[in-house]
Amino acid sequence: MGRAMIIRQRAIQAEDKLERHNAILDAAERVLLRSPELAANVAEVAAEAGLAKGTVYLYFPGKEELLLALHERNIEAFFDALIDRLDQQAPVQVDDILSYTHRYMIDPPLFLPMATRCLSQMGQGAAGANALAFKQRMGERLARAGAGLERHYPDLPANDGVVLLRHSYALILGLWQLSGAEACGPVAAGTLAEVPPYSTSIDDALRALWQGTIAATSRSPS
Amino acid sequence: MGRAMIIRQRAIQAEDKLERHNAILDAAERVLLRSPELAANVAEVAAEAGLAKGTVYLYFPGKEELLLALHERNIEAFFDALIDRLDQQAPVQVDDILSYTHRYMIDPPLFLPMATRCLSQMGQGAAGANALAFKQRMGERLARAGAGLERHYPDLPANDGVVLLRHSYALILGLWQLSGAEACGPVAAGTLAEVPPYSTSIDDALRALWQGTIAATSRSPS
Amino acid sequence: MGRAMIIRQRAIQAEDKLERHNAILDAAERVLLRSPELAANVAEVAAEAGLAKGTVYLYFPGKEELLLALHERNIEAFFDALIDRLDQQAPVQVDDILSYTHRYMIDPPLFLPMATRCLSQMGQGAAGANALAFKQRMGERLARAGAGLERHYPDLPANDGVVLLRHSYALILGLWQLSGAEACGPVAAGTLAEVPPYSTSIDDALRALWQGTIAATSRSPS
Amino acid sequence: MGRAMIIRQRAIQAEDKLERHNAILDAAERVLLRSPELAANVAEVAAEAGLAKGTVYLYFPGKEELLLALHERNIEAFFDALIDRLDQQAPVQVDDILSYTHRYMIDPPLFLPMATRCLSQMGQGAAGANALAFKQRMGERLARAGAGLERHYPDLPANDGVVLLRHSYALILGLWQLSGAEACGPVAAGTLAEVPPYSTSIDDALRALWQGTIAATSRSPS
DNA sequence: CATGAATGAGCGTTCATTCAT
DNA sequence: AATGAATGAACGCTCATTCAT
Repeated sequence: MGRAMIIRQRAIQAEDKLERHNAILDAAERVLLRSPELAANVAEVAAEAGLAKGTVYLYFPGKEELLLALHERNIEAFFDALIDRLDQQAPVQVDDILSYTHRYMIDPPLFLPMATRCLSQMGQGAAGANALAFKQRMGERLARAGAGLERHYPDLPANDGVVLLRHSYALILGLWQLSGAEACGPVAAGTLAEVPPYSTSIDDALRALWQGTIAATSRSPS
Repeated sequence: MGRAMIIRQRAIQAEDKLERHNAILDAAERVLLRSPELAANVAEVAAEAGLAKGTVYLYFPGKEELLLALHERNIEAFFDALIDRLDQQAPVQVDDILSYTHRYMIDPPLFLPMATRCLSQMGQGAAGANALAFKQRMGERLARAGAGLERHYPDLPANDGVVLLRHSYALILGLWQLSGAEACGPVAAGTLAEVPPYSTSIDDALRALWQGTIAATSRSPS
Repeated sequence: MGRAMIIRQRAIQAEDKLERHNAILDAAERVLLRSPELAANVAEVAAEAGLAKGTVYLYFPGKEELLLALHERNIEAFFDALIDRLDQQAPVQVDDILSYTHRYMIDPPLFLPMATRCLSQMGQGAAGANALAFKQRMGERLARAGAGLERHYPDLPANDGVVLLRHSYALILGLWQLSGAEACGPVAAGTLAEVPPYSTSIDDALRALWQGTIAATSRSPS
Repeated sequence: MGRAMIIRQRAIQAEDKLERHNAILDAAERVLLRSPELAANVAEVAAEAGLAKGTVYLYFPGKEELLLALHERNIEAFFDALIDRLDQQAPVQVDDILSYTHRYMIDPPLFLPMATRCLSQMGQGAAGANALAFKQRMGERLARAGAGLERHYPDLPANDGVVLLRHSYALILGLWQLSGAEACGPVAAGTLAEVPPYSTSIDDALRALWQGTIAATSRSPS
């Protein structure tokens, strides 16, 4: 202590490096948020972090990786909270899941846009080694969360916890995109004006998905 | 006949213009399909259509709008088929919907990628007037399809046909993105290797969503 | 005439295009000459030519090709003059060759530096298609000049005209590099101060090379 | 012995410093050789030498100087061998010179490329003090070799030994550049295909140059 | 002496769009 | 209507060098 939050001019200790790593991610987040199209170029991120452009490249192999790391940090936060909750005994209701979803994915303005962006990137065969590792890590978390889910819903066949989470994520993601597009301007009255807002819609949709999934599995064995 | 497929040097008649309009969309589709990253630049599209770059701008306000128009053409095909089917008396099963979904959205290699792309674009407050009109038109079709659905599923409360279709589309879209990213490289065994392929996954997910939606609504009034 | 040297705003005719092509080369030459290290970046060349950066790329595939084209223009001038002279009846003395060499290669401040630069580039397996074509064209001119030389020096065995020219060029090039390095600063008296200036040295060297070559061949048959 | 090849952690003795100096040059050579374009950046050289980047700068003022030092080491080897031979009584034939040339300059893959590179550098008014010293040292060796040559060829006027060596070096250098460029890709048959390979060409050229030089001088006094 | 974190200048290229012809 | 020449903004990345530790 004494320095704590102060990053020395040079990050020599591994601890300081990690701090700087995160400082860059923070800067990227701020820049992204500030930009209307959620765009960020490396120069701006560096400036926001109070660093030179080249320094960013000491901490990230490239721009894409930086963005992916930022997204991963956000995903981690979600999964950590979720897994933590699933590890507890208290029964988990759909609403609990919804709550986490809102807090970590829907309410933060960057989560879903970053998700789409990173997913597109990876879908185009991008950054091999790096993307692989990312997927690996996400896969592990997903598996743990899925297992936790199955513990709370014994009717779910093995592996269906993961599947349900995947489907849920997909639904959230897709619905966000649709909503984003719809929100881009006012639609003449009488057509789609009645579409419920994303926030409500997503809850209904997820409830339906979960109900359909759990009902189906709990009934089929009978 | 006599000219049929021959496009005049100059499109003077409205009919000729439409033909050229479509020829450009066809060209764009071919270019997109040919490119591994589904990228297309205006020059290439123009060349593929046998036109000069500037000419493309006589038919479309810009590149985004061209791409949006292409996507709309694909969406139209889907909706036309779906609405047509819903207008018939024969009962509509979930599998019927799945069938249309596969034929028009999942199997064609351009539909989903274009959807994500256009949606992102619109989500960023793009091309005002044009996007508005697009949404308007899509809204109308969606409303008709939703109404048709409600006709076949009387338990669905008013407006829930549209909602179910939206949710379904979101699910398809989101799942496609997840699948695309997952497919970008082999993941070490034992983690996500068991994830079912997109094609299977999407069917299960949609069935669950539909079942959850319809069961919920049909029960709630009771 | 009437416009002659005036390049319209847009070069539509092939003739105008050629003019602009050359105008860009001229600009590049000026920029190169102005820079102490004979460096030129595309932006500067474009500005000097009164064009936008992108326009340069309408006339040249890239920077390297532009530079190569500039060099080729200079080589052409040399070869055209030389071949023209060799095609005449009047006997060609070594001094005639020296004269051409001075006028086209040694005196112009850009010829030799550009030569080294382009040669290095090509030596590193650069710009395939383009470099090939360049070599092809140079090869043809060289062959014609070599043949002309053999006509004037009947004792030269077939093909030795080309060889002698190659050797001469190499000597000029190498000597220029040595001289350039030596000239980069004053050397303490008493060591190499007595080295004759490039201009003299090159003449002596070439005379020796030619004499050695021609004497050898004219004697060997005897 | 006992430590011999082991370089202390810290080079304190002058002897250790020299060792490290050479170790860096060795590393640079290895890196250069390994790279297809004969490029080397300081970081890589340092790593190859098992040192930190900054340490390299304790032994060399900069990258250029490092490269120059490496080149000088190679030149030294050549001159040492040559001067040693010239100091002996046994008559020196052109072929002897050729032999040294091949062994020290032509066969090693780094000599000529480094020569061009260093010469260009110096030709552009680079690194004053350092380049000066380099030239000084080279001048001395050249003077000694030139004098040795004059001893074996008494007909050579004073100073012409140096001149002949300079010319020879120029010829070798220039021819190597031409050859390098020519080798960068196949030329269509019938044009330059008959160009002899560098190795042969250089021998012929040097013989012609020497013959022309020596014949001229031996005859002129008569 | 040694380290390696930080710096920041430098640059070629693409491509959507415009507009003179 | 059609053309295609011209535009110019936008940007990631490398790497020699410095200097705090």
